[in-house]
Amino acid sequence: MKHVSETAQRLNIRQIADLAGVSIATVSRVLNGRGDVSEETRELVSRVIRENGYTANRSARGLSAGRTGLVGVLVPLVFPAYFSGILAGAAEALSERDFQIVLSPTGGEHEREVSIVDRLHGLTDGALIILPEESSEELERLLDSGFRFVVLDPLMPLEERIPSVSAAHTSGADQAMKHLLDLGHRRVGQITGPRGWVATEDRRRGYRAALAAAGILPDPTLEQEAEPEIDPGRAAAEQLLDLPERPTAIFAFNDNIAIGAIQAARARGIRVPEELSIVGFDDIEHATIVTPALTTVRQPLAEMGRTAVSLLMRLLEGQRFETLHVELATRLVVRDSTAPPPHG
Amino acid sequence: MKHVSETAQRLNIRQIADLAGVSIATVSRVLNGRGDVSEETRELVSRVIRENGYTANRSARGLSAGRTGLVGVLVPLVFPAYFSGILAGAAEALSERDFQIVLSPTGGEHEREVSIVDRLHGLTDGALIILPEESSEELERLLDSGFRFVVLDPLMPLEERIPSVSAAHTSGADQAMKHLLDLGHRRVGQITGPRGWVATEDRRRGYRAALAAAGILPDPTLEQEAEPEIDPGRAAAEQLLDLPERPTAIFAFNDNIAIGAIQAARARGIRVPEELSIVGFDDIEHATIVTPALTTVRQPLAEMGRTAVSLLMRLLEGQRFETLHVELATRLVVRDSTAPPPHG
DNA sequence: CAAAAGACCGGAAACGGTTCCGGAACTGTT
DNA sequence: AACAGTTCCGGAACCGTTTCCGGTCTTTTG
Repeated sequence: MKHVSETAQRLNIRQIADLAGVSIATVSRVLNGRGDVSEETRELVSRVIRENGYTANRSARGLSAGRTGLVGVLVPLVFPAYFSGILAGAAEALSERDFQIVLSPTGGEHEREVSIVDRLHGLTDGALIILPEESSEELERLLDSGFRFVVLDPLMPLEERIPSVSAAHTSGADQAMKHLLDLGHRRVGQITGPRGWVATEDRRRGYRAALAAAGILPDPTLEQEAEPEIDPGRAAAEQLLDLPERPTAIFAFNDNIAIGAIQAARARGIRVPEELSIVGFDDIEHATIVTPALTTVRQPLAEMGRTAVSLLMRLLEGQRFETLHVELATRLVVRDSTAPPPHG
Repeated sequence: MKHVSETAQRLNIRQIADLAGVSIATVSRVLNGRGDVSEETRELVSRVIRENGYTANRSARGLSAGRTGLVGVLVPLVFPAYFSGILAGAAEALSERDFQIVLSPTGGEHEREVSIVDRLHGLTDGALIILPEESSEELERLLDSGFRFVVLDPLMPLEERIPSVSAAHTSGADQAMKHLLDLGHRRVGQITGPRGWVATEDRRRGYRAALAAAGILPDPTLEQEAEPEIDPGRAAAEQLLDLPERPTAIFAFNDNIAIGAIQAARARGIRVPEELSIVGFDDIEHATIVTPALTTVRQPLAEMGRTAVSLLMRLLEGQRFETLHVELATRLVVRDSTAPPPHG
């Protein structure tokens, strides 16, 4: 009686070839849908493959063919809340194309001196880099080293050659401000994100442009800066609300900061939106469950993910591009945190 | 003048060996910290490696050594909200051990007939399977095929041999109920999760046990079932609140359902917690920003991730175990959604 | 009908590592 | 001085694919 091996051995292309009575070259051709195989043989081999549940060893394929079917996704270790939206879009687009995702958290304290290249080069075919902390120079070096990638939502201004996908910050901010101004607000405070970020500067530009269009001079005391989290947002909002002549509306850099602002208002007994209107940015899930539900500028997160993937795919195919930068439209979602100003 | 190649060619172990004047076997030994290398040689080779920024091609290593340094993480395509907590813990633990994560969304409609094995076998060394939709039988087959994995938070009861990590559902539910009973509630409704889930049945058990301990007979009309999302939670809560004699408190299967319950109460003008207490489960971020902030049972998500990783690692090392099931303690976090019952 | 073209297939050389095995040089023992 | 035992190192087999190249057999062409 034959002994049954404890763990079924995974079979390889050689065994499939023997089973089908063909060469391994032919099996490989069937596997990859290449030509030079008769219809008859193709079906025979396909059947054997199916019946035995065979799949090619991906390491071997990667070694031999140079492409691994893997795409890296680099993301800050502490996920920004809106990351899951991007990931969902990217994941869907990638799995449609039969790619797998290698998720690589960056910025952890355990992080060795190994760079992106070291971790992903030779493992993945390319990468999506979300909110990179790397400078434009570092990314250029990466590009020059032959690694293909697309940057999503760059923090810093990027050199022309670096492919990137982002949202229309300026126009989003402009829409948000127009909404507030249309409601009749004249003293609108702003809580910006960290200085130097592309998103911060672009949204600030939208804020100023809308004010200017309404003939309102920007008041520097109405601008605060905060890290894009709830607590810093609350602190910044407190500054604005404690002003001798406080604003009737606040445009926040993102939803987290806006939620902090709601908390600050509540702590002072200031009613939102009756006495204070608040607008956020991003439209993360939190925006819908907070009270009052947040009026905010929606970023098309899933679409950003999908777009980045399709850009990357074309890059991998070696296509050259006229434009490497894609900016996706944003749109205002009006909920319950905005209303006309008091006595007005 | 020598032509500079457009994209710097990645160097391989052969070139490093030549540069250092040793054999590739020696370089490999240094790379992997193996013995049989003099301290002198080791330093020399290390220096060359460092100076040239060399890293081993992971496909080649995977092929040759059988281990790839990759761990699959299988997760439902639509992330449950608490997934990011688990992932954060797992990611940290994995990167400490120099493993990379292959994120594989399951259950997408584009999903081919390819199974877990097909996608991950031969690519990763093992996997973390979160909230698997597979039956215990399918997972057993996977186990028998020689694939190593750990299940996190199984939906269905699992066979003994399948390694798993979960939270203490029953005791968490019991704590939540004790809290409500201590506050003086006697009519406590329950919104359970989908029938058949381990978590549903375990938490229901805790609910019943606590009632029994307080000498209260369970009232079937006070039990509703709902999918673990906000909208179904609201619908289920409406049923309970429209009862002729409505409950003074609701124990919800998870935070999403609890948030739905808050919304249902608000829509009816029922004040939380003055007229209705609500307790959730999970302690996701939403619980802290909703109004009122949710009293809930915290699952140690990051720790579950870390624990699963360390279990998997020991599995990969071929260790045998006395116990393959780990249950992590949960604990009640009291916030603002619970209070003594009215007229009480 | 001979020659050219085309369809189909197999052998074998990569790809870049890891590891077994054997050999050289050195050390210590009798 | 001969020998055994260590330490250190290099050659080469091997992992499982893809793909180039060339060969056979059939079909088309002049």
